[in-house]
Amino acid sequence: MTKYINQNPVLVAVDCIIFGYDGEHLKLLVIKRAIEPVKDQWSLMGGFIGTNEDLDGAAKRILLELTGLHDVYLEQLQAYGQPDRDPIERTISVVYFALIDINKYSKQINDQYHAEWFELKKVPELIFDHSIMVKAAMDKIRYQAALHPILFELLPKKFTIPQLQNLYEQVYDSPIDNRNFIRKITASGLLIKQTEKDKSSSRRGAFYFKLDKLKHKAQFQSFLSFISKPK
Amino acid sequence: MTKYINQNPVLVAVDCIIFGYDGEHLKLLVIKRAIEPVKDQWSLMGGFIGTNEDLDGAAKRILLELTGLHDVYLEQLQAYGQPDRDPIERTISVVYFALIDINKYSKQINDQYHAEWFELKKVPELIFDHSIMVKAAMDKIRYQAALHPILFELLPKKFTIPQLQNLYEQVYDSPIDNRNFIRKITASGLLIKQTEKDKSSSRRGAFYFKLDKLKHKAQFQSFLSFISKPK
DNA sequence: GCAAAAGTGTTAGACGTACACCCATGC
DNA sequence: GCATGGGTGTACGTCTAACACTTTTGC
Repeated sequence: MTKYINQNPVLVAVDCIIFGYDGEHLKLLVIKRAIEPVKDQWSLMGGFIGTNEDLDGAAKRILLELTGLHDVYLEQLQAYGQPDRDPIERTISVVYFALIDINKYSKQINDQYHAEWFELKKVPELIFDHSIMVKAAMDKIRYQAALHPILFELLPKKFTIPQLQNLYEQVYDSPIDNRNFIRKITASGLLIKQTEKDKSSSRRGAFYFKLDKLKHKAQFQSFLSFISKPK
Repeated sequence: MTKYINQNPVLVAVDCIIFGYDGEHLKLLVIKRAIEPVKDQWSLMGGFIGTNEDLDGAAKRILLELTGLHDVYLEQLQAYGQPDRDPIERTISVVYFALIDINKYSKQINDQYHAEWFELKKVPELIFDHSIMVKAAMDKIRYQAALHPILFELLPKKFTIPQLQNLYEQVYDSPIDNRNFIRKITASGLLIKQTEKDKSSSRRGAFYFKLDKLKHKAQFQSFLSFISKPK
C-alpha cells in the first residue's frame, strides 16, 4: 500500500533522565554531548529511535549504553515537540526518567560520554529544553513518590530507615519527623528487617532492611500516602 | 549547519481521546476514519503534526477541527511508538485526552468525520492501538480525578450535586454514598450555590451550583482526595 | 559519663465511613 | 398521603501530626 502523502517526517529522539542517590544527595547523571551542535555541553543521555525499536525499547537501550544496567525503573515522562527545540532539525523528544541504584553504576562502563553525576541543586545548564524536562521529572517523581513506593528503586538492596528517610527529605526538600516516618514505613509492611546493623553513621547503628518485593509489587498500584500533604 | 546524518525520520501523529458526559453516561467521541488503510472504521480523531506546530498546538487544532471548541481541558497522556502500530508507515502517536462539556458540542460543526458519541462501555473496536490508548486514558482520569477536581470540566456551567455524584460513579464504576459525597464536596469550598433548582430529576428539585473558578485553580495542584481509597 | 543518632510511646484532633432520619414536592 | 429523590445529622474508628522520652554505643 502507498504511504501517507504530503506529510513531513521528523526525527524522534528518546532522552533519559537518570536519577541516583548516594546516601546523601539525590543526583542526576548527565553527559557531555558528543555531536554538533552544542558539542561538549552538558546534556541528557539520548538517541534517535531505531527502525525496529519501540519507545520503551529505545529508552532501555540508551540507558544500557550509558550505565550498563538492565531492569531498572523506567517511566515515560512526556513528549516534547517545540518546532525549534533542536536548532538543526525538527526533532520530537520522548522523555523517560530512570531511578537507579547508584552503587551499581560504574564509570568504567562507557566513558566515551564523559558522564557525570551532579547533585540536583548543582546541575549545570543543560542544552535545548533539557533543564525543563528535568524539572518536570522531579515534579512527577514527587507526585509518584507521595502515592507509590518508587523511591526504593534508588536504594541498594540493603538499606536503613534513616537512609530512606533522608532520601524522602531530599526528594521533597523538607524535613520529616523521624518518629512518624518510622511508624508509617514499618506499618506499610514493605520492609523486612535484617539482623545486621549499619554502624557507619551512628554509634548505636541502624538495622538494615530489605524490600519485600512481593508486597511491593502488590501494593504498588494502591494509592499509598508516604509523605504528608503539602500545606 | 548540516542535518543529523544517518537517521530515519518518521511520521508523528497526535491523537485525541475526547470524553463527554451527558448527565447519564460517560461518553467517548470517535470518528469514522476517512483515509486508507482501515478507511471507515472507528478511530480516534487525530492528525499529523504540522511543520510549525508544537504537540499541544496540534492537539488543540485537531480538537477544534472536530468539535469547534477552544479552551478545553487537554492533557498529554503518552506517546506510543510500536514500530508496526500503523501498518502503512512508521508513525509515532502522541496521545492527548480532552474533557469537554458535551452540551457545547454540536454535530453540525464538522460532519465530514461522521463523529459519534459512544457510552464508554459500548465503544466499538477501534483501529490500531486506539483501544489500548482509551483504556490508558481512563486509568489516568481515575487517577487524576481521585486527587484533582478535573471532572468539573465535563459538566455544564450550572450543575447539581446529584449530577456530579453520578459522574463520579460513572468514572469509577461504583456507587458512592450520597450523604458523604455531599459533605465532602461542599466542604471543599469549590462550589457556589445558585438560587435556582433543577426540577428535571426529582419533585423536590436539586440546587444548581457553579464552580468557584478561582478556588478551583488554586486547589487544583493540591492533592485532594475526592473518592475513597480503593480497597 | 556524654554526645549523637536510633527507636518506642502517647495524645489530641482531623478525617473517612457507615448509617438513620427529615425535607420538599408532584401526583 | 405517599413515593421519590435531596439533603442534614451523628457516631465511631482510623489515620496523622506534634511532641517527650529511652536506648545503644564509641569516645
